[in-house]
Amino acid sequence: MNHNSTPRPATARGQRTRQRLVEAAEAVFGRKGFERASISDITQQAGVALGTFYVYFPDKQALLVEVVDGLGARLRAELARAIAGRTDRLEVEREGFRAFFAFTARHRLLYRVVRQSEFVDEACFRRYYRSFAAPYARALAAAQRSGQVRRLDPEVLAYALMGITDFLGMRYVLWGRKRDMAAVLDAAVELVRHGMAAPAGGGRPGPAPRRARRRTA
Amino acid sequence: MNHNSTPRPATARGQRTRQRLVEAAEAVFGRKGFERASISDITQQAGVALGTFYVYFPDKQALLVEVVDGLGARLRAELARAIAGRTDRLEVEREGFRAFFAFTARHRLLYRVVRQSEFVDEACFRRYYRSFAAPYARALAAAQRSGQVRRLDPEVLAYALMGITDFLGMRYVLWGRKRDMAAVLDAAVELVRHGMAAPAGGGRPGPAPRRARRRTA
DNA sequence: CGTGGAGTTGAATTATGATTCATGTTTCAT
DNA sequence: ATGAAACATGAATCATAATTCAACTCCACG
Repeated sequence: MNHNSTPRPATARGQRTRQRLVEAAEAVFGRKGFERASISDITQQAGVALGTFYVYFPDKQALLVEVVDGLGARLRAELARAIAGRTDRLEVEREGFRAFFAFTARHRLLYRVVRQSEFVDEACFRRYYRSFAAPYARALAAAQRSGQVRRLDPEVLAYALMGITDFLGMRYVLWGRKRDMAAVLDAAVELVRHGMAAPAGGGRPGPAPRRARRRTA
Repeated sequence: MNHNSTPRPATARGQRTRQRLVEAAEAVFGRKGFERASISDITQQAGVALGTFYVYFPDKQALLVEVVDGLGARLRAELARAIAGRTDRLEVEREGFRAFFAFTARHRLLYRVVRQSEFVDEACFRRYYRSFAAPYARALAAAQRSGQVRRLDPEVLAYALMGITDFLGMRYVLWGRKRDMAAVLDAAVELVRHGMAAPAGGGRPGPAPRRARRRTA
């Protein structure tokens, strides 16, 4: 599970300093990007001396990996909390989407930091997505067995759903202020539930796209 | 449309050299990543001297922007060709997906290069996706007016569909050798068409996920 | 064939930032 | 209390690579 080489700090002080560095890195990597963020930027942000960095990490790369793994773990925990107790799979999807958008809004840097990892440590980057996809696919397979979900390859379904949330989060949480997320959420859920083929029966001018009602993510 | 400052070369020789640099950059950025690719790497790959670079580009960034814009233009052209003449919107989606996967397979660097741009010139990065989303949304809106497509916000729909293809391309074209793309394509199209809710009627054990038949993208 | 503008060259300059390390300071088990 | 281990420091070292530029080559045109 541990992907860097330096041992954990032995004292409470060490723990604290190390933690500061991780948090500083999250901010600095998010703001300036991995390559443009200097170790010195990070130590300054953390309020420690330059040399201190090398007490805890062998290099910048190890720190990025730690940050990405950490973000993944936090997001997974938040998603788990959001869907806890629900049994209706489409409700789970909705709440999962909502929680993801909320997390993204709270950690705008998430995307940038995770995406950076692709060019720094591709294994870490893939691990990040796999760590979501694997349990996601298992849950979808279970929902298929219980007859709630159409029988499509669960892994394909998982990546497709992750793609939807990733892109909608990027467009509407990161980029756009304009639109309210509730409307986006509704549209995404409807697409995921029924697909984009027009409903049978009625042909031409249907009602305008439905507007939001729920609270914002 | 032109996002760099240096003027176009005046002679055929200049055109050729410039083009070599662009092609070299595509390969080198894809292989090493933007930041780790040195100008010298690029000029070597192009078979020209270091100083020549600055005749055609003010800096590395301008070259990346050119490469990304170029990739976008080529992919758009390829997609347009793939769907030309079709009127059934869901056939268009299928052929669009297929063409995207094929392009990705042929230019494995696409993802890496485009994603790099997020940290180098965010405007370029957004422009890339918008340049697909805008016409996509317009086409979807038209298909809604003609009663082929469910009335969901067209832009949301466009980004959701792009997210699906992006993630499936990443997972199954870039990462996985295992699975054949035809099966992935079928599953994606079925999801997009009907959604993931289990079909009405039948309850529990449906048939296993359908296998592929079509040619690989 | 000679001239000028376009193109090419690569050594030299310069800036940046990663990494080391010898020297202090703090912590904590005994 | 106390000494060794852990931690913190930042100036100095070292490597890399962006950018400049003065000299050179190419070639279309007269």
